[in-house]
Amino acid sequence: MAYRRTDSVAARLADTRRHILNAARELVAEGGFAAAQMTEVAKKAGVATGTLYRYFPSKEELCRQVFREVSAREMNVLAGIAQGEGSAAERLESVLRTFASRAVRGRRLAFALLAEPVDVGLAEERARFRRTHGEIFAGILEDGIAAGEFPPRDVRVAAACIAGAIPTALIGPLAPESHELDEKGDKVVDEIMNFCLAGVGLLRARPQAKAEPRIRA
Amino acid sequence: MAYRRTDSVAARLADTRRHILNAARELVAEGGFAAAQMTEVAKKAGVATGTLYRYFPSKEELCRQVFREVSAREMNVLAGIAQGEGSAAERLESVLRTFASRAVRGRRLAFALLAEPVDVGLAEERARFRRTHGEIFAGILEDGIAAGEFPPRDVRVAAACIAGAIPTALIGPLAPESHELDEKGDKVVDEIMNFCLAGVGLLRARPQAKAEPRIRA
DNA sequence: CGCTAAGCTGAATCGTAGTTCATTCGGGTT
DNA sequence: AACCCGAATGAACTACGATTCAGCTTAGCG
Repeated sequence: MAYRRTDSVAARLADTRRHILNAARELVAEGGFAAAQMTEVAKKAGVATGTLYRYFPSKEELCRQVFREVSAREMNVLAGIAQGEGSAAERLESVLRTFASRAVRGRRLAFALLAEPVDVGLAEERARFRRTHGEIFAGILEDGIAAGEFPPRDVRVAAACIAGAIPTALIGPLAPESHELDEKGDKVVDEIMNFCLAGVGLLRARPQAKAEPRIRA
Repeated sequence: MAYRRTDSVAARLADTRRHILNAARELVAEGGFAAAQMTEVAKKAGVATGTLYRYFPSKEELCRQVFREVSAREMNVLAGIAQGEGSAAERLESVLRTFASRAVRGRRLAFALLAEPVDVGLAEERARFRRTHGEIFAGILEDGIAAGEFPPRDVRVAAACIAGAIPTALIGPLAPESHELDEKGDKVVDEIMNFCLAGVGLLRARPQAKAEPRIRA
């Protein structure tokens, strides 16, 4: 009988694959995608360089995979809120605050996802990430317009504006060296929300909502 | 007597420098910074590769110089409007429209300045560019707040939001392949302005201002 | 227990631009 | 005219990290 891939081997393979992805993710979280060199990833994962190529066809694919995993986590959190309960205005507010405050916490990783100089392959992945953000925002805006909570407008453009405004406003402070957000983080997040909510025609009654952002895994 | 650099030689040197910068700028305008390879620049400028290094210490410096020249032109246009006459609201509106519509026209170059994947050196230059944008917006916002035209707020954050919202909203459409803006350009620009102006608490009476953007230089 | 296929290793290789430098060129000086 | 010096040349060099692959180890099978 021919050679057969037993369960235990399959499990080990899957395990190694995870190790590799985890190692890469950790390197990215520490030093951005620039730090995710194949040799380093291999070292951190405890395998040889060549082994990486038994699991991923190229560095680009490996990095894309890491990007997707990390960004998917973020988007799921936001999508969960977007599809949750509450008025469109409440959900929008929650999504914005969550987006921004998670970025502030996971500083380095957020910087890698949103602003670090990367090559074209990852830039493509990043564009997809932004587009998905936009879709989440756009969905809420549509709800809000349908419900008469916001004035009608082109939700695609407004959503893209939000998707651009938040990272950019955070970036200076988001840059790995900066510690500005350690103190002023909440204030900045609040100002960004003021801008974005006003941008879609929603004026917050209280200039600063005290509610903690809802953060889930 | 020692060798002396005559005027005619100095003129020729300056001329070559310009040729090089122009060649590089043209390549960037055609194919982004990715197309600005030293060999290509030299070919286009009509000099040898080595000659480039008599005028610029490295590719990075050459590219930075190009970036600065191109972006300086844009910023001067905006700064001119910002320091011109009119209420803060009028100037803000004019600056935003000018920024966006110039980007739409100079599609490829705008993409190179704002969104093309570039290496760290140019990313730094780009950050400076964005910061300067922010300062221009912030100046107008401060005027407007002082004059009671807009509600008070943290102008730095609002300015950064604007500086991020405009490019991001244009980017999908700004990507070199996309021709979406050929038709919908004005509409998109208008929607972006709605968002940004509302974001700083300024609601436009007429949803679509018909005035042509002031474009100089 | 051999025997084979699958998986792993990591030093060597490769590819790609950016950069250098020995040489040639041409205007400036005596 | 003879000589000098800075400018220009472009083929060769280099740096750098991704990728490969010949040899080695381990797991399945009779």
